[in-house]
Amino acid sequence: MNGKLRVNPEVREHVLAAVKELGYRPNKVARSLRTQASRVLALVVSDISNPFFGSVIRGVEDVAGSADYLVVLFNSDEDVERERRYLSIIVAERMAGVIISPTSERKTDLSLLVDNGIPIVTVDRLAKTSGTDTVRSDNVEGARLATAHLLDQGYRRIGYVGGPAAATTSRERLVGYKAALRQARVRFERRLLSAGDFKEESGHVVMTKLLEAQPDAVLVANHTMAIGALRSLREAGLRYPDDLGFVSFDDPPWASLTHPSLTVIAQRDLEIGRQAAHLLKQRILEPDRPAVRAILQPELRVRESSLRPVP
Amino acid sequence: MNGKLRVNPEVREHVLAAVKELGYRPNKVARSLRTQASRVLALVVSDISNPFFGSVIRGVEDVAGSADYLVVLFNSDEDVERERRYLSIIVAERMAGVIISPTSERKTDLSLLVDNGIPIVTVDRLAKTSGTDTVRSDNVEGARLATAHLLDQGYRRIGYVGGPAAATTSRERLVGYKAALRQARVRFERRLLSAGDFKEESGHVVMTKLLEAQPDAVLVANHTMAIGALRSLREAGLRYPDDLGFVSFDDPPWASLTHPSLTVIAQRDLEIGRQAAHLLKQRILEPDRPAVRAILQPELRVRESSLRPVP
DNA sequence: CTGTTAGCGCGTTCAC
DNA sequence: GTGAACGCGCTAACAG
Repeated sequence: MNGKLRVNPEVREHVLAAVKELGYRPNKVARSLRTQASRVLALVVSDISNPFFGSVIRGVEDVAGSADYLVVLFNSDEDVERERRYLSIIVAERMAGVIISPTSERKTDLSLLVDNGIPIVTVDRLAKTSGTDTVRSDNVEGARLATAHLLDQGYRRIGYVGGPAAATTSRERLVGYKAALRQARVRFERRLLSAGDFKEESGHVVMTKLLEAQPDAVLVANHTMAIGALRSLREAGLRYPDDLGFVSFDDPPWASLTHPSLTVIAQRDLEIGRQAAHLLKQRILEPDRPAVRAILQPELRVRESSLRPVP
Repeated sequence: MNGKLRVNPEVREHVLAAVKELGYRPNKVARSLRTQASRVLALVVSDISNPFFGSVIRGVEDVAGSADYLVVLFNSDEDVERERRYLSIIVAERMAGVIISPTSERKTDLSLLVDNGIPIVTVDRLAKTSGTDTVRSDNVEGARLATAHLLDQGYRRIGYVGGPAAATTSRERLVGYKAALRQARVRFERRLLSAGDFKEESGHVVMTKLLEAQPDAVLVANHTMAIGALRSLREAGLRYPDDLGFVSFDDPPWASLTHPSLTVIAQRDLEIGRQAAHLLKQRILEPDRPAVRAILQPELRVRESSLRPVP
């Protein structure tokens, strides 16, 4: 049946007929128990409602599916505790491998997986566990591009709405932001810096607070917070780009459809998912291969929200 | 260890210490095989990138998680073949139950699940398999509300961008659309009707085609197609609500943030997910309980895109 | 090339 | 109250 052994054609015929007759379906639970292996990959993302991860998921499913792996999805929701529970489940279910965007570089504990020999690929972010394959964007460059573009437009008091310091993306994007300011010899001001938790509500709270420092532009570190931030601007009666230049990470389909349309840093999300799945497949076959750290270049897409009107 | 049997306290102590010492983790694969049961629920959605399903997922996870069920997610992407493969996997993995938004009322074949005694709840849509629990919106009423609102604003040539006829939501929403026209004694015109496949690209194609019939307003049957439709309007240089009134199903966070903001039919998505998970839990406990068909009322949220300027 | 058998790690049952 | 033996459904290793 599994097409491996050489069998007498007529026997094979007979068996296949019986399979159809009885509606026999192999029990994969039993198979997994016996072979000590499974065709199930876990994909743990930190925010399923962020279209960035939506595309990553699609990329993973594309290549995993065509390699006959089943992808099961977990949504950690930026919650270390939830994430921990999921990792525990993954071990208990003896899944074949894990692709994860770790909630926290320090707190996310992948040692459970490592100890049980489960292959890991991190996406979007790094984890302290060294030696895992990684696929992510060049976040420093992304933030630098965005900030330089705003400076170029003549904005001078550029705010930064970052994510939790525990996520490597937050910190790297902050580095890029600072680098651009330094390059342009614009003074860095601590008051223009703020940190949320990558979720919509915090984008709203943090942006509202940031407005007190009177920025003339803002860079938001992910899409989900950008929505909260836009809500805050609307409540304050501020219009972009007139009152405030606006750039954010991630490029959902509607960003180009609104008036004014949104300038964004687009990541190669689909490709990140694809490469992650490829790396995981390889790592499963060849556990001792040296770790790969892939870095993809993000792209600045200039639209209306960052085009400063000439005074 | 499972806290069932009455054991000598000191023995228990000793065992628990050993568990910690050795880092022992029960093998759920073996447990499933032995007990012929699992704590895994499958959730098969037809479009993971639609924020409507994002909320449904969250609702399911909320109640399933607190009942110690693990939710694994499948994205059928409106593809009957993919869906079929997933259902086959669910049977092979002997999962405890399934929540599904069936791609097609006729073609989606749930009999495989029924034959294997796997409990089913359908969400958002119906399947031909009778006797399953169901949670969905009152689609007829939703479309009727939207259309009546547009008529009320003075729009007369209202187009309808529907989904595939195979999905019950498409057909029900069409019924509501027609009902509103009839109530207002506005003549129904076949040219103003069109059907996509619920995906973004088809929203774009179908809307572009529909414009030839010169509608003065349009109702789009889901969010994903609405994005494609908006892109089409932008390309045609049409503005809403000035040139065209615009209403669509589903209410993602950004609908209220754009200029002009979008009038929508909001479904009680989170609640749909919650109730579905509740019903599935109950059905697992009590397989012969009569089927429940829950219907939740959607809500018209009037914003700028449908407010016809007085001539 | 074919039929038989052991055992994966659990939960359950039956002696003790 | 405790321990040993059995079997869930499958694959791999073996003997015929």
